[in-house]
Amino acid sequence: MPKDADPRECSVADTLDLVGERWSLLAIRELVYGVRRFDQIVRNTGASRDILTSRLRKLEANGIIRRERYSDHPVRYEYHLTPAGVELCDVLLVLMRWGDRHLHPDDPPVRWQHSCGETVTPVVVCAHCGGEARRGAHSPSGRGVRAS
Amino acid sequence: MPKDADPRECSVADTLDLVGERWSLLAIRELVYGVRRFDQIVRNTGASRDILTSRLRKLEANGIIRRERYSDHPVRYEYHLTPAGVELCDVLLVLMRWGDRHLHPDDPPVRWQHSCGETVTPVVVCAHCGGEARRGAHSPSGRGVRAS
DNA sequence: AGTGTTAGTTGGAAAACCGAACGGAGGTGG
DNA sequence: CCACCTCCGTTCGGTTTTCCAACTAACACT
Repeated sequence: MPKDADPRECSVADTLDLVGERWSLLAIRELVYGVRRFDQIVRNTGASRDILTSRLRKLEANGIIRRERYSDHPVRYEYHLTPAGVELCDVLLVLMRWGDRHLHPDDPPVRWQHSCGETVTPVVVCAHCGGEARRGAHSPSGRGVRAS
Repeated sequence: MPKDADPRECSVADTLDLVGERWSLLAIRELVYGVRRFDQIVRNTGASRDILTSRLRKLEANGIIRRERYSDHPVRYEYHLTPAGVELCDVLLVLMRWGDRHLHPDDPPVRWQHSCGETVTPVVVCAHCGGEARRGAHSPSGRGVRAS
């Protein structure tokens, strides 16, 4: 039994260890937009260059992005999402959705066109039944759950 | 036209301004679990007390949580999610899902039971067509989009 | 030679963070 | 009554991060 003083075991916390700071997620956002170069990411996010460097290294070390050499002589790399990184799109979509609803209710800064023809309106559902995941989620169980 | 040096307008960035640090989201996680008291949140997240205080104040100032007095004489409050806060569950679910898949592929620390009877497996879909949101999302448009 | 682009690196100041201690208002046990 | 415990913070001192601007390196273009 874990001491009560230890933080809860939790995939949310573990994921936040990797991508839980502003600049990591905004860098990933840029990669989703197709931006590949360091300077562009700096410009589009507003991150300072040293912080961005360290975030990109960390993301790379954790298999979320990958560097690809596009120039040999000044050795230059461009950044790409790995499959695991692409899955983080979901996080961005949900954050965007919340911000659109609560901070920009009238005019979302960006709309994505979905293959169905409509503007993407991301909702989180249960893969089994298709119902809203949030509402139907009850009674957690597992190592991360504690009495009080 | 915004200068190219300005960061992109973006609801993701705006949302991260409010909840984009580790302790904010973990505090919200605790509220989702039904934890209401300061000391419990400290214990379950591992946050230091002063940081947690400042995060809770910020969340309250932004309408994500609400304090309710439960004792008058030592003036004491417990914390609750507002409706806007409840919507952030979606963010937590998606972060959990990613962490479960990539960091704990064999044994997720926590499973939530869904009303359909199965373990919740959150996926992000387009509200219009029900298709996976991430895959079908193409061609962004709006103020936050720029040429390069 | 001079200017521009790209991807960092460096240094110093500012801010955030942390653990531990403290406070104050009360409750509990003897 | 006194000692001790709980709860919710606040304060303190020190460490770690972050921020920002300037600088470098290695080339390309003109």
